[in-house]
Amino acid sequence: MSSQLDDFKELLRNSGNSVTLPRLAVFEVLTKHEALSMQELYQRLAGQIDRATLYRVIELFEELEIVHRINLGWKYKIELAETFTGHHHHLTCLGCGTVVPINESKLEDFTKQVASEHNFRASRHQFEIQGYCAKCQAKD
Amino acid sequence: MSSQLDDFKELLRNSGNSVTLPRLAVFEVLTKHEALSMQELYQRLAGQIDRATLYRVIELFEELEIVHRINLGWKYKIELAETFTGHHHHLTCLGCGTVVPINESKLEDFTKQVASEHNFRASRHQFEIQGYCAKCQAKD
DNA sequence: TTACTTTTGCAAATTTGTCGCAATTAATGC
DNA sequence: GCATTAATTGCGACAAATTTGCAAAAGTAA
Repeated sequence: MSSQLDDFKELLRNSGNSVTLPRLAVFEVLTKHEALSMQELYQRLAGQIDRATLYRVIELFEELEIVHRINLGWKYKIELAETFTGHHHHLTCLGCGTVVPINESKLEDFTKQVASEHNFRASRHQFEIQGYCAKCQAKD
Repeated sequence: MSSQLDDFKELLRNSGNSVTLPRLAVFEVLTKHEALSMQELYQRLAGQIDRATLYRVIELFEELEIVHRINLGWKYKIELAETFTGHHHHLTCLGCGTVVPINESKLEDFTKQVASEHNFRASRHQFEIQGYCAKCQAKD
């Protein structure tokens, strides 16, 4: 049986990349959290790796589709990609910041259809709903 | 009959904000373009206003929902909000940055349904497709 | 026009993301 | 294991993007 960690290492090796300490560290932090900003990620790594390295690692992880960026207004956060988490879209609470993953396969077909109507080749899509969770609604 | 410009001025006044030259200038530029980055916006304003002011104006416009940001991977662009343009989503080209608005009412119902399933009160949603436009596909 | 409040421009500080390069670490063949 | 080779890292310097304090200028209301 193969663990997520093994899948990750294999993915690196198969693409001609080394399995290094910084890469393992970043991956480990990501498996423990829903979605993190660069800031948060850097802080969680607590001096284990350099900031420039973090950016380079995330850049590589994106190419290999190990992670994705999700956008929240000005900012973005990093999270593990579908291969590792199995979901795609999000409901985010404007009150407390909670991110709830949602899985909506209907959107896949929808995306393809819209893209082809405009002669685009869609390589990714993003669907985000922002609002207030039950708890935050209760506070009002 | 009220113009977009009048609506805009009223919106500012009703919220206790002044109608100033910089604000008018930014609004005018935005009415003339689909979606602009801060860079582009600043350049279009050609020295009419300071960079810091631009950021402050955009911040205010966002609060008043005069504009919103649309996300393109790492980056974002500014565009007039639904009140002024009619609610829409986007197809963005990862090659050249072109933004094509799409209007998909199906998503409204969809959003409501998903939100209620999770006991969320949805206040806004965002649907973005990223890919390559016909021109950029041809370049490969 | 005056008196009062808000907004702006400027300059400086932060924050965020990049780059080149020498030192270090991982992978490979023995 | 050990040496060789290639990939990766950390560091310091940059560059770009965004924020802040404050005095001067512009907008508002009477």
